[in-house]
Amino acid sequence: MTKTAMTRDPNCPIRGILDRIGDRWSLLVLDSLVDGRQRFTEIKREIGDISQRMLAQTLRHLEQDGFVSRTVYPTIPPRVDYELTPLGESLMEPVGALVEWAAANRTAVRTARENYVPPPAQVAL
Amino acid sequence: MTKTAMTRDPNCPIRGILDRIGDRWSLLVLDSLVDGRQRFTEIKREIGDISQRMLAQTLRHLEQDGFVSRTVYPTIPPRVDYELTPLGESLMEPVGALVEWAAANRTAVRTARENYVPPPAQVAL
DNA sequence: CCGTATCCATCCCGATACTG
DNA sequence: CAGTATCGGGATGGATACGG
Repeated sequence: MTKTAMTRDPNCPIRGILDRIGDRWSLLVLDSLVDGRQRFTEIKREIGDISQRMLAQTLRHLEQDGFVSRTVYPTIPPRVDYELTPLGESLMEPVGALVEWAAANRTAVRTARENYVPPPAQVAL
Repeated sequence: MTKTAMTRDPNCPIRGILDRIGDRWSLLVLDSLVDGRQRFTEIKREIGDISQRMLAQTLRHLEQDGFVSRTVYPTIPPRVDYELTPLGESLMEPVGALVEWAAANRTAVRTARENYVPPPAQVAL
């Protein structure tokens, strides 16, 4: 491959997108929506170790970016469904490729980490 | 696409990889190496707003994961070259696809962000 | 030139408590 | 059920100074 479209500009819109999905929970939440719409508690149960606070916050961000849509049913008790938008679905293609790469190469990375020896502070001349 | 290989396990090796490249600088550093080997100062100048401290730390992590190799020339002044390994080059394929997605869809995301209205705290029944 | 060490501000995120 | 409000510890990262 060749040089990507990233720039040094801290306001680079591409970095703005990668920063969002690069946080602790976004990919997990998106992944749990790949098989179809889910309600708040279902997502939370599936991920397991996410707090209510972070799930709500993550969903707001994904909604704001246009990756997820939110549907409220005014019932008692309330019910809220979340679902990937077409934009979100299209995002999951390259994301899926990256995750598959990580799965396929996890052994190589683990081996590299185990065998790594930090460089000496300075080179003897 | 279908469900990815991510798990809820916080020690999931796939998340271990994504967490690393999802930090503030790793992708930028990798990107500056796709065109060939570079020395420390060249990378720093190309990225611009990265501190010496964070560049050194990021390079250590990428080295530890096996994505980047480090070559020291025992000269005065010292010279250190960094280069993508085959593993690092292969990583840049899915990463590049993701970056290209971000570039192609940046307008859609920006529009979504601008038009977003946060949901009301509660639904009136 | 290529780092490391230290200090410090900030942000992220978990825990907890509370509400419609 | 589906959130919001608040607090606090830990991680992240910038600035600076220093060293081989």
